[in-house]
Amino acid sequence: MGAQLNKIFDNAMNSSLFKNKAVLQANFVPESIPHRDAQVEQVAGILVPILRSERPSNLFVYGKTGTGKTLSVQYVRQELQKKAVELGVDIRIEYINCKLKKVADTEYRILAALIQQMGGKVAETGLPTEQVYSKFIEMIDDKKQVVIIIFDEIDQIIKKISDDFLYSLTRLNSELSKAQICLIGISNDVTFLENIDPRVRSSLGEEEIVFPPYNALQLQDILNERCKLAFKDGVVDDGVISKCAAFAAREHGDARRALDLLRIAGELSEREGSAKIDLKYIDAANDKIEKDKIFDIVSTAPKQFQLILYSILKLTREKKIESIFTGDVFNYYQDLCKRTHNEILTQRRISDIIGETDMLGLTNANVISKGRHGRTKEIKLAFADHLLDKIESILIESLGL
DNA sequence: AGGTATTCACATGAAACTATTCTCTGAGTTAGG
DNA sequence: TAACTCAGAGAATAGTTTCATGTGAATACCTGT
Repeated sequence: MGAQLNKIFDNAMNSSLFKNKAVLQANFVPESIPHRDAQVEQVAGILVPILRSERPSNLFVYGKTGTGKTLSVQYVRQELQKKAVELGVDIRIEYINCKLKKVADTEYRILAALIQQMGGKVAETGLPTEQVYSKFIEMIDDKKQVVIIIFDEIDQIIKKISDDFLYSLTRLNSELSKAQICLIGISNDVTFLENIDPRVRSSLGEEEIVFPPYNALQLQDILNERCKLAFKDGVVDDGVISKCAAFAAREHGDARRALDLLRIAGELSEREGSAKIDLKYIDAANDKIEKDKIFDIVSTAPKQFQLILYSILKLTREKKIESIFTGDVFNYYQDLCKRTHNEILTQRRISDIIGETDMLGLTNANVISKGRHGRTKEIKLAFADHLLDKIESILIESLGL
């Protein structure tokens, strides 16, 4: 009996296609970054003065998601730190991801996170902003040093807070007597710089580096490299890699997406006991990614949001009539709320929520004018038909209908 | 027929309000010396 | 006496309401032929 079980376990172990799955996960930092030599060099070139304890120029990095921005910057950071230890120079490079909600979506949460990372005592906040600032200054300014702060997804804080925050940071240098700080902003919104205070723009954008999207061939290289580490030999065909690359290239050359595809295709193959990764699993993986994304959004959305989405969904199904307008949704929604004893929000808010569904890609809502019959949004569901049932049941369950 | 004015049904903005969540403070409590 | 807990206070946030203003084009209304 025990032997038999063991056999099963052994089989399970052996049938694994993976050598090291972590290689395909998002936070893996490889030893080399293919096709990003130029960018890495630029970044390094700009930051290198820190090794002489001089303040590097502020740097602004942008490019679409999955173009290796974060990776390259992190890589340079690591190398700089190694080198600094070697040379006995004291440097500090802090990294903050502004996208992680818990970490930072407030001026002082960011500062608090920074302070904490630098070994300061935990969130110190009485009269918020002011005090945290002085605490922060105090911490940095205790000795002569250059501190580099990396803000990943920096556009997020600007959206959440205002650009005052960045302005105060850039101005902070004048308040520091011994230390100096240098800011690095990473953003995937290229238009982001255009919408911020010119003063901030000029100081943050002292240097700029653009990360272009990878093309399909480059993606293949990247995938190939990771495959060697991630999978056992002979598991992955060339065809598989080029297909993953092609899929991701279509999505603005997103390497992260390509790696996800590969990993999930691997997992699917493995689950089905296949000895190789078959092309068909890539399509399945692609579906799965899309699906998971949508399901996740839908199931974690706030109640009112779900109510609206449910209303749109129901209207789409019941009415075979061409298009749905804001007013229709609002009416259905009101009934729905009455039936289910939910609070009814104003039309103003509903309008905004519909806008949100559009932003998240769940619907397409376009403002159209029906002439004499007013202006409104024309709303259509944006996901594939075969997901409708599943989404409906998610909503029904989550709303307790 | 061709031009102009209206008008609808919301969109879009700004400001104010509300409930809830954080964090800190300081009083009161507890335990150890 | 130091450490610890816990209620209350002040501030921040997210979500929403209220008030105000904007808007594209189908239609109603002219106008002169």
